Amino acid sequence: MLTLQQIKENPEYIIARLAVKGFDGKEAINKILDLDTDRRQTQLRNDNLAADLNKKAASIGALMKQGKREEAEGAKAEVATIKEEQKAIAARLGEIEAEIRDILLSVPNVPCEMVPEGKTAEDNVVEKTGGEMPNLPADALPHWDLAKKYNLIDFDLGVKITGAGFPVYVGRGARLQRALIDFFLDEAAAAGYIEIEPPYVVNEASGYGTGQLPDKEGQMYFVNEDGLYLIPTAEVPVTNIYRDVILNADQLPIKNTAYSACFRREAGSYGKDVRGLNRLHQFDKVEIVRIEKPECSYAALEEMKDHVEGLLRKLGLPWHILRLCGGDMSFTSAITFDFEVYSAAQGRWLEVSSVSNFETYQANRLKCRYRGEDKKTRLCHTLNGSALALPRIMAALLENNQTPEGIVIPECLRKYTHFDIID
RNA sequence: GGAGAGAUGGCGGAGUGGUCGAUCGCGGCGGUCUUGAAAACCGUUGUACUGAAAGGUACCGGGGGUUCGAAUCCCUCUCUCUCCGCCA
Repeated sequence: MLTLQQIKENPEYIIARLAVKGFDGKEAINKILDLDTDRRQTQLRNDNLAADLNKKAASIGALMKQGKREEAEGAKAEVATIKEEQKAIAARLGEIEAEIRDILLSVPNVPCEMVPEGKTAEDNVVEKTGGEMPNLPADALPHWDLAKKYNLIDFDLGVKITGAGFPVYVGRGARLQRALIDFFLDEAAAAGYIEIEPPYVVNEASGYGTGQLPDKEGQMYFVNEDGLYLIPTAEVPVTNIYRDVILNADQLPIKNTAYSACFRREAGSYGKDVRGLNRLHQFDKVEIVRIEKPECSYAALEEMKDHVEGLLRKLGLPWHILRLCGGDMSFTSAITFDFEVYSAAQGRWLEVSSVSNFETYQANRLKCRYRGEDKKTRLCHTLNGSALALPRIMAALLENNQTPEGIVIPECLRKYTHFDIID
């Protein structure tokens, strides 16, 4: 969430930038400003009364020690009325604070200067393109047919043991998955990211920390018996490592990577979007997470983009980078770049990575801070990106690399798969 | 699953109703000494809100209660640990 300080410093700017996200923040921001004035006054009164009570209590203690019972009793009676007043004001203060917090939670992150205006995915800006478009014959097969033909992925079996959206990878299909995971992790390690193997279920506090809760509750699988959530991405457990933490400036930047299975309910999805590997309830992903000093976060973002681009280049897939417009960005992001690969047999672009800078928005909720040279604590900037999500990479690889002889494995994966071609 | 113990500052660990935001030790920071370091000694050392500042307020797992006054008493929730059982 935004900090009160950010809002107080420049409310007009925030309102103007929120409009880029299609969010009318005028009412909320003004309300927050009003409530804040109210809060300060109320707190002052509360604190003064509390100070008075503390003093009186101390003096009663002193009287008791001196054995001046009667005087003490008199003072007690005096305290009662002040206490009542203080109680009412403290309650009012609590209400105001809760109201401010509720409104703050409802205000999305402010898109940074580089974010283009726009309402839908149509308005995203293609920033960069690379890779060769494959020349497939007319009878090229979509990945779900290829998966069946070469016995790589069994979707029906997944339906049998769990349900739709839970594919079963078999034989060389499973091996290829593992090769991709290894490849991505090794590349991240080479780029200086420390590998983390996180829990796949998290508690409520972690859900709040990264912003899945309270509003995106329905997106996560919930283990009712234990009050735990299945992670929708490794971002959740990994970023929450730094919840309620004050880092030293020399610990920054923090660069973590994690492989995890990801679980998403994806309620309401249907049709061609969910065919085959296009959208799953369980999928594999390697995530990169960074905690940065504010002045370094945009350079870090560029580095992350380059890293993801490098992966796609090595895989030899046609790709492009989209700079998301305000309306297509997530609630918590200050700027997001999506990476898409072209899935040739389906004839469509598939999102395989999303790289974002959250600036202090996430850190504020997480209370992830660092101590600068001046000993003051400041909020960190948090960033994350997929590097990469597997299923759509798998889909594109199968489709784009199909030949009459079989599916050709990209060079960079061969040392992991131990086979060059799936035939 | 059964039984028990516990949750205090970066860590360890005191504190069972009144100058306790909290003894002490370790660690950290600053200094003395030293060519430098170590050792020793001295000082310092949480977070947040509020205030121009001085200061004030809150926080001893969370929430509630008793009391003039709670880290300390009561209720409740959560979590952790130990032993037994089961088990990858």
